[in-house]
Amino acid sequence: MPDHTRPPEKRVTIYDVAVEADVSPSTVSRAFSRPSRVNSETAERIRQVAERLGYRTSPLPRALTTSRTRMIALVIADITNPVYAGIVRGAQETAMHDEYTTVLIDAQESDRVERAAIERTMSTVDGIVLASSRMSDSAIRMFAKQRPVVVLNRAVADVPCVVTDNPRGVRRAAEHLGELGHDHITYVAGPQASWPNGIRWRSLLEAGMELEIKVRQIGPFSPTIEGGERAAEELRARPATAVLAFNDQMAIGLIRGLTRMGVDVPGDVSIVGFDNTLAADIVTPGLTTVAAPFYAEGSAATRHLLTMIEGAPGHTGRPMVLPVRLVVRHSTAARDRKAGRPRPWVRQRPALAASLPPPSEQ
Amino acid sequence: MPDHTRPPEKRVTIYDVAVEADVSPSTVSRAFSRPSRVNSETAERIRQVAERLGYRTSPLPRALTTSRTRMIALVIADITNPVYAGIVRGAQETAMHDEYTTVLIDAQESDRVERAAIERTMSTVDGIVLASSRMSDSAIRMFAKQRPVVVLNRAVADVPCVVTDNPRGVRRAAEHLGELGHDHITYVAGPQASWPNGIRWRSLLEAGMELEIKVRQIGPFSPTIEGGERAAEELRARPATAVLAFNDQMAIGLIRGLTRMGVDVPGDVSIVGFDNTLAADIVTPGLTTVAAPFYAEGSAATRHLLTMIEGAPGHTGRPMVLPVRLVVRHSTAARDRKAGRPRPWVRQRPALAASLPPPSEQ
DNA sequence: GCCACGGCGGCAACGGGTTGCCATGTATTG
DNA sequence: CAATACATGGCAACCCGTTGCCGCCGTGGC
Repeated sequence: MPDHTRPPEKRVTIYDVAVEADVSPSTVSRAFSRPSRVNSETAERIRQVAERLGYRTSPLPRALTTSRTRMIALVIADITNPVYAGIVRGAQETAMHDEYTTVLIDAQESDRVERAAIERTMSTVDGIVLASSRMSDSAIRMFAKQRPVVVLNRAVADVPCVVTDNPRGVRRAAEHLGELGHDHITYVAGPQASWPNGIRWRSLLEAGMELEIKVRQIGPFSPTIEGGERAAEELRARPATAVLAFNDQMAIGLIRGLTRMGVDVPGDVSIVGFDNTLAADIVTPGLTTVAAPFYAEGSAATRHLLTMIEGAPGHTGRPMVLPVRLVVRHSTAARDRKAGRPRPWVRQRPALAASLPPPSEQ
Repeated sequence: MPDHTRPPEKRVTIYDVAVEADVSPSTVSRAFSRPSRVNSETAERIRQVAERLGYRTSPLPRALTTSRTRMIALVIADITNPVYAGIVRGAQETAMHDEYTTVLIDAQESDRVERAAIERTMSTVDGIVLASSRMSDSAIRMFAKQRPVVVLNRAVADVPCVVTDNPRGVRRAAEHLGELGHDHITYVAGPQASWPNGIRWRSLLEAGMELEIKVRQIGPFSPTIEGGERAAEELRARPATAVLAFNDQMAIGLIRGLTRMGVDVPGDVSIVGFDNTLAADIVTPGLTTVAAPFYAEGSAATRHLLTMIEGAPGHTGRPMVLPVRLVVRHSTAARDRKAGRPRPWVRQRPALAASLPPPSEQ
């Protein structure tokens, strides 16, 4: 080994390379940012010197003049919600493919935190993807005036949006339940403020009309397992044979709550969730649910944002809509016409229920 | 409203504020970065003008001179693994508290991707948290020479590390199984290259010695539900009454696989997982597992990194160790002394097994 | 042989804060 | 009252890559 033993004390700059390659700093700069502008032999020599010295062009000073950092921000409502894993990865990979870096901001379900974080980050990024933003439409529009913004899972006028096909997902769920003989669906609502919650309920109303299925709503509940368990208690008062839950977490809570009180899923009650998170496949019985294309959501939103950053107008007309599909597992079954008459195993339940876990650690 | 109707055309700079407040740019700069260095009345006036003009100091040019961006990178092995949600949030909140921004990098389980992403990001961040890095020790040390680095969930000589108390977690699991009458524990190994996998097995060897429990290892398997299902098949050849799995995912796969072949958990086999992910509480039966303090991991690693960035030496002696605890649910039970003699419900299983979900979507 | 043109490289200004150093004015001290 | 110390603000250089513009030189056209 030569005298490379000690790592370079200071960062290597274009000036160091310039001296070593016997050209001016501007030529070094051009060798990297506009290779066509410099003689190919010179460029090659410069590249070799740079390699030898370990030079890497730094995005910071570059951003000073170009005002492009090649970073984008991805804001998500709650990182503990598994829903976002796919979105993040989709965004990340798309950004990385175009040599953009992703800054992740977890809004912790707080409109205040979200806002503060964005304000601190905005000047450093070239654009922002807002996934399930908790901010007001007007706040979002304000940010959108200063930087390219794409909104995910929500429709905001005058801002480019990407959403999943909620109406179609609800429709498919309703059809599925209808085919199983259910003529009444109860919607277990999530947070009032959630945009998807609103559109899912409205879509169910509409689907109910067309399919001649009666619908009603209970809630709102917190979009968590606990929220679902609470909903289960409320269902006790006014039983249902078919339930569509706002999301998988709540659906799982429903299964738990109902099972604990001796109600069989899907024998007595069919349950459909929303999202197709990993947990939907783990719970017993496996949860029938409307699958959202998380990866595609993150990817599409990011791609759209990148084209806007490159100068495209960013169409603010109708939101881009991504397809969903119904994943049928084992939480839905044909309606039991003799519902109400306890079947043998129902009597066994109380004993089993007693052995079920207490309100759960974690 | 005054004439604020149009948003400012260009970014507001200290120069704009300086003109408006009738001071020099340097004074404006100091009013924000060294308030003690300027008369408090002047500072207040500057602050008000800045507020009125909507000025925000930009980290980019600041970084040019200070070489501090107030950004840190958090590198995780696989964002789809729920284990990282807590870590990310812990890191994020700690960083945010000190007004640092977090750049998330998902290595997608690839040492190559990880490396490339870090190289592109390194010059932009003040430090790096490597959570479950897939890179070689020497690669990590190389990065650690250029920027402050804290490694999470892995011990690397000469680099500050934060790990969980794997030996103690394994020990508690072994004790628990021992108390239930098990005198033999099978370890279902995860990826050979995983640092925690190695230490968990060694810890089990040690605990087995002290507690007079025999241990053996099968695997390695992929650290996923599928991996666990495969392990279940292998267990058929050489049955066990107590199993410690590398992580929750594998433990869940084991439960599934065993249940499907008519083996009762925990009646015939007790299973303990590692991590206490949300899924451990959702699966049936609830999974007994060693809980890791994810949030604390992310938080501790980040806090350590921040003190290093502020100039602290970063103790590279023994890794910082975080406590774990055993969460007992329903996948472990007293050993059935008459194991091998089928009990009534075992005969029922085949029918039930047939109705179980196929190899699972998702 | 003269002019036009294109290729290539350098000069210098720029972007937006930061900071060492100095100048001024005021307060403190002997 | 002179001398010194301190508080405060300005000047100008600096961080490092980018880019408009100009100049030099070689080539080709007429």
